[in-house]
Amino acid sequence: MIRIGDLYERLLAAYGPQHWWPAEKPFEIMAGALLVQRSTWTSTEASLAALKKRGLMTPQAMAAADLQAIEACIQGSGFFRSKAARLKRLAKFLTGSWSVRRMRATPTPMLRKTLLGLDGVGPETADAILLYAFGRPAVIVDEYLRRLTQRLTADPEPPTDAAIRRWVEAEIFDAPRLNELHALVVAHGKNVCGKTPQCSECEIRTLCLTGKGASDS
DNA sequence: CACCAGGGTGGTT
DNA sequence: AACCACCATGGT
Repeated sequence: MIRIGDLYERLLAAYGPQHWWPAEKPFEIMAGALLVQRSTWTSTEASLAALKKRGLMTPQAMAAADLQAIEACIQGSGFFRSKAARLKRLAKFLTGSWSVRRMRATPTPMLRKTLLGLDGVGPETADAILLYAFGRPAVIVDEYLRRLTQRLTADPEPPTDAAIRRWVEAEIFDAPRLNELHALVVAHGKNVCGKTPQCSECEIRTLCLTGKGASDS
């Protein structure tokens, strides 16, 4: 099994820096994290722009807005009704006892639990928010990373998310590289043929591997 | 026209 | 715990 440090370097060499979410405000990033679920970044960006144009890109404004006004802004994104409701609930949450400032001051494990308690925030979205909105060192285990690790290992049994997380954390534990890694994994995942979990030819070619991620155990 | 996109939730076995 | 339908629009 190739080491994650090596893989990171090869991905970076193959695709270059992706610069995801460089420096937007936390609330906008949180909104984006909800909107992009099972959708595309193109539609997400349009929805975010529409929300911003309507002046809804703050917890206070969005919490006070009509649900339909939010829906109208994000209609281009999939699942817009569910997402509008979730956005408004998030906004309300952030105007109550919690706030972006309080989140910023909350230790990562506690913050992660808090995020997971929100409607529409599962493990992946929680980690994405931790990493991209608050700069915390979080490993984002998404479907692309699962497929990738499964293709690189000889074990026919797919690795658990916990195992994948440990594998990454062993060598990559700082937010900037975790940020870049996730973006690179997505870029690579879109590039290779994602259909067949067994096919590793795309990795071998793109990442200059010699075979199956090769050797050791 | 079928399939998928930077998932999560609620219900059923 | 594993599986499933569902959410819904836009792009290829």
